[in-house]
Amino acid sequence: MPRPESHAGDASIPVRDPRREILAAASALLYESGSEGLTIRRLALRCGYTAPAIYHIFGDKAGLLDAILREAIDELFERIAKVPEHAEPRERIRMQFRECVRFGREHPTNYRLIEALRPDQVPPLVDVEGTERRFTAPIAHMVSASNLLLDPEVFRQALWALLHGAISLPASRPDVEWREGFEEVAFDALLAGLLS
Amino acid sequence: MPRPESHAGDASIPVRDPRREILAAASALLYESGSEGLTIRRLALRCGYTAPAIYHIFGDKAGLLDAILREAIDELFERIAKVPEHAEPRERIRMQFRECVRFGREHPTNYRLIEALRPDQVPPLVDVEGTERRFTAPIAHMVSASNLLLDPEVFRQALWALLHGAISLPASRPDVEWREGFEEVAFDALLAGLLS
DNA sequence: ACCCATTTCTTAACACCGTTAGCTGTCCCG
DNA sequence: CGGGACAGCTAACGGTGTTAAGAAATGGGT
Repeated sequence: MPRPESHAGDASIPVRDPRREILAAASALLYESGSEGLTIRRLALRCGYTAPAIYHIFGDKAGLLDAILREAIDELFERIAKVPEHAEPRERIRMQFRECVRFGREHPTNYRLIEALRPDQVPPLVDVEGTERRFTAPIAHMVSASNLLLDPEVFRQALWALLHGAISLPASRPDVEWREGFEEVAFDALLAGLLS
Repeated sequence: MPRPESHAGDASIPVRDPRREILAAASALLYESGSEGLTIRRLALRCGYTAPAIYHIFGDKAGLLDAILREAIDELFERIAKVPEHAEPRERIRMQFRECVRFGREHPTNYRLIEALRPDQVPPLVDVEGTERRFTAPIAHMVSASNLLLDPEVFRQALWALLHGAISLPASRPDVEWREGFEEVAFDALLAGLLS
């Protein structure tokens, strides 16, 4: 019922999709003035609606952020899905890592948004099945192929922590001169160290 | 009359140090109800002063957080200073890493506070000279001893990213079951990988 | 002892925030 | 034509950081 736009052949009128308009304005606002700049009232002013209209659609500010983050995460997963499946596990993981870092660097605000949320408000963004197939499985594969007594979950958490740090630390400390590609060096070293 | 017995003869009586009282109340509040719970008015109510009094002392909310973080950082540096100087560089770095992680786990709120700040408000907390002596120098020592063409700064940033991730990721995602000691495994692996 | 200047703290207000109640219009369906 | 569902608005509430302006205490200097 809340989606009446698909009822007829609409050729003449573009049916003003408020949800999309608001999300677009929110992203623009977020990009321009950071997460502090995204306020319901400013957003309302920007997109031509009023605050209660936004509440009518997203229910909550958390709901709005949730929607924004979902869009971003979808884009990230699309990119990750594009890395070729047939490479050897180690190379695949490396390319996925690289894609994640690149994404985080391009959208630092979105990334910081997650930190800004209260822990209990973090939406369950993770496409569980996709994560399983694209990350956990290759890791398990590498671990079992290396004949080591290493818990694959520890392996995953180690990579995750490095990934998170490599994205969020430069994002929150732009005053430091971060060496170009330091995260690749770190990734390779961590991987090599874990598998040795 | 909120100050009835101020000039009574006892010169040895500790003359109500408001700055310290406020900071103590702020830490308590922060510990009890997280960074969202720390609001100027609540803090004022808690410590018996009023909001403008706090402003008079700390100038700003950022100034207040700055003071809190400085206290925490001081404690951390005290702990780091306690790790013995005479061990070999690798072991020393490992123990310092461990101390940092332990500290971050004990004070997750303080750590998240840094993330919550706007990047341009991050205070220059780092005791430059101490950091130089305790972190950069051992790293440079290890790198040069290993005959590798590795930029010590890249080395440092790699460790820093892992450290940051190992602290802040579990802090912002308590829903995940983090493996006990995964960060030590990651640290050893990263170090081994970098030096090989 | 007095008086004045400085410091310290309070009351009152401002602008903004997220959020909600209550109303108005507009459209579809009977 | 009428009625209900719904999108959207105006107005307001409580809470936030912050500041202006004044009162109370304090500390010299004469």
